[in-house]
Amino acid sequence: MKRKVTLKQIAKELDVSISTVSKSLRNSHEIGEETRLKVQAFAKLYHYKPNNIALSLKNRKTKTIGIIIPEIVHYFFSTVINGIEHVANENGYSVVICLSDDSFDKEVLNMEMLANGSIDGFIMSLSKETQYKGDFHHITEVISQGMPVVMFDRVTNDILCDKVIIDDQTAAYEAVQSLIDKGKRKIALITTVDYVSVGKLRTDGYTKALLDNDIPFDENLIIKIEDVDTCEITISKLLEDKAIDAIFAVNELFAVTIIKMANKMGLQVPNDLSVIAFTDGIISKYSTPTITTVSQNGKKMGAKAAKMLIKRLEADDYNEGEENYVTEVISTHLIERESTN
Amino acid sequence: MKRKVTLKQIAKELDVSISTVSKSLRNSHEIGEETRLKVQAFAKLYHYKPNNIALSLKNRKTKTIGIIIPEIVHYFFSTVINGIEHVANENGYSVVICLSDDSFDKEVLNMEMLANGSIDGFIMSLSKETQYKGDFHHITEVISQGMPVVMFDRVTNDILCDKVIIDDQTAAYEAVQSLIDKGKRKIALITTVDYVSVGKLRTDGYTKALLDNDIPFDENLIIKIEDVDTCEITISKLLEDKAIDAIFAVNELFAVTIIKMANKMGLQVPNDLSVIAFTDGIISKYSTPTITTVSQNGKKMGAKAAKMLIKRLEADDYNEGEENYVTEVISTHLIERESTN
DNA sequence: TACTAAAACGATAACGATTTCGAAAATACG
DNA sequence: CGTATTTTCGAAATCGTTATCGTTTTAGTA
Repeated sequence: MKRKVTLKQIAKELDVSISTVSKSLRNSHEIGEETRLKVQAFAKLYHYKPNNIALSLKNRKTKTIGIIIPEIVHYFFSTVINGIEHVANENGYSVVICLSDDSFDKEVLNMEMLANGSIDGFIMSLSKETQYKGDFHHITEVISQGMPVVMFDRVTNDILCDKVIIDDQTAAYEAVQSLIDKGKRKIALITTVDYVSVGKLRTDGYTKALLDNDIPFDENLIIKIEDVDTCEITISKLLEDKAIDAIFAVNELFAVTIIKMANKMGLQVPNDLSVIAFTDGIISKYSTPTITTVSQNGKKMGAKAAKMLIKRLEADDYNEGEENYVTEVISTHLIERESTN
Repeated sequence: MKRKVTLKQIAKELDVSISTVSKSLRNSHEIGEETRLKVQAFAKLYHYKPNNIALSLKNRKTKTIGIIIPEIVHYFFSTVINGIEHVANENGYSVVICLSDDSFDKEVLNMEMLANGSIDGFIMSLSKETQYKGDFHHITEVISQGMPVVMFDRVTNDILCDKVIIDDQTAAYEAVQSLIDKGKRKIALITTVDYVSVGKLRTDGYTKALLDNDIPFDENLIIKIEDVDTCEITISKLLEDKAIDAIFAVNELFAVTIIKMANKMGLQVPNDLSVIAFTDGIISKYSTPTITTVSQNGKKMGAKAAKMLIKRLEADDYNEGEENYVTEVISTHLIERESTN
């Protein structure tokens, strides 16, 4: 068990000073060729690699990005992480991940933990509870200390920082419009509770599409679901209205449940009922029938967020305080599959 | 933009020494009550939090765990991370994640990057390419430097370290046995290429179950698939053999594809064909019909791995070198759903 | 020869914290 | 009042690096 070799040990072994070793390894012209090569050979032999922690302390930057997300067992979030990780690595950064479990307290705790020097900047998506409470002091505090934050997907207007979102409202609008174009007139909406920002925006898009097409807005056609696991009854109750010819769901778990319930009630998708969903997952592609979706491209979102953060991190070195925050909108597109016709 | 406050600044402001501040904040009895309270009040006012990097350097431990996995957009791996993260957090550790993208080079690069002081220990699952090449020098090197490694799921016998696995062979055996118990006689196997360790073990379990039940082993019933996206033809070719009454798939993507192909060919699951699968995912639960699976419980696996690693990390302080590596086997269980009868 | 200019290397401070040890002040005690 | 004993605090080392600035040695020049 040989511990990692340090500059000091190399210096001692070769009977030179620590500075000489350091400079040799960085190929400084200050050091004569002979000693330089000798040191480099020795270092290579013993697999010397500079200690990252010491470098971080010295440079006051860690070259790591902190990610805080509500949960990771979630296709969308893992694709986002994937996108972040790749861009980060390309630029010499690593990522550390913390999960808030959709809990405000854990989100705060994790941020405080990482903010104490462990990372250079944050990429985050708000927990449900944080959105519900509307308490963002932990984020403003971090920002005021000069640590850049990029928010994605679940964002808030109450915080000034870089953001990456999809245009939920427009995307929802277009999805509903596509249903209308196919001749559907009675379109239901299955969505989440209002305080989840994306849920609200998608609802707005749905409403707007109806209005623009002079389709009467019927409140009874909007179902707000709190918990996925207990939504079956609610949905089947909705499906008793046989006049409904299409359903727009804000995520794919809702969609797949709708299809399952419809099947049980003798309705056939897409002939009796068209289903279209926002997707943050993989299920739509493999379900029977496959589901028409508005795709979110989490990887692109993560990549964009990482680029924005890194850009700001590198810029920070030169000009501080010049804050012109931008909000990037990632485009979505409709993937037509078997659940609509 | 107020930068983070340090001990030095507090010391200067209060006109005491750095040591006094440090001791006061750690509630040392060496410091008089008056100054102690004064310092504490000041520190609280300015939200002082010790710098993690400095602590890591001083203590020669970072309180973070490095995770290296092939990919993250994968239900199984994200559940494992979930399990790791929770146990880690409970014990005051954070996690940093690197993805190998199933590439040997990236795996090596990431390990070297993290091994230079950034983390205290590794939890990892081998990339396909690494398993294929059988080159583990990067791992032995890390271990020989005294950094503990826990491997999970995709492991190798060539490395001595703690491991967490499921008993793939037994689990596969039991799954196939359950099919036989239901009267199935001609059971096909859809698996991966051999160098993926789990694929091989599951194949062995399948074979053993057949032998133990005096069912003739037919090589033509075993299909090895390299790439999920191009497996449809291979599978439908297999299904032309109408005598096949059950299929055992080593993952759920294969299973859902089988069902889809079967449907297309007029076969009904489970009446004409039973399907059972190992699951590392969420699809089985939402597919129609829902799929009977051998569940892997990634969260439990991750939690176990994290516990093992942390135990070794904390033990390392006292007794070095006492290496009695263990391999934990996580139990699996069969979840009966609609795809078998 | 004497002085200057490179060339080669080393000592030291710094990053932000903890901790050991020693010093000063305050108190106790004979 | 002088000595012993606490109490209270500060200096300095340390973790592993890098960077600034000297210092020494060598070579070059007048």
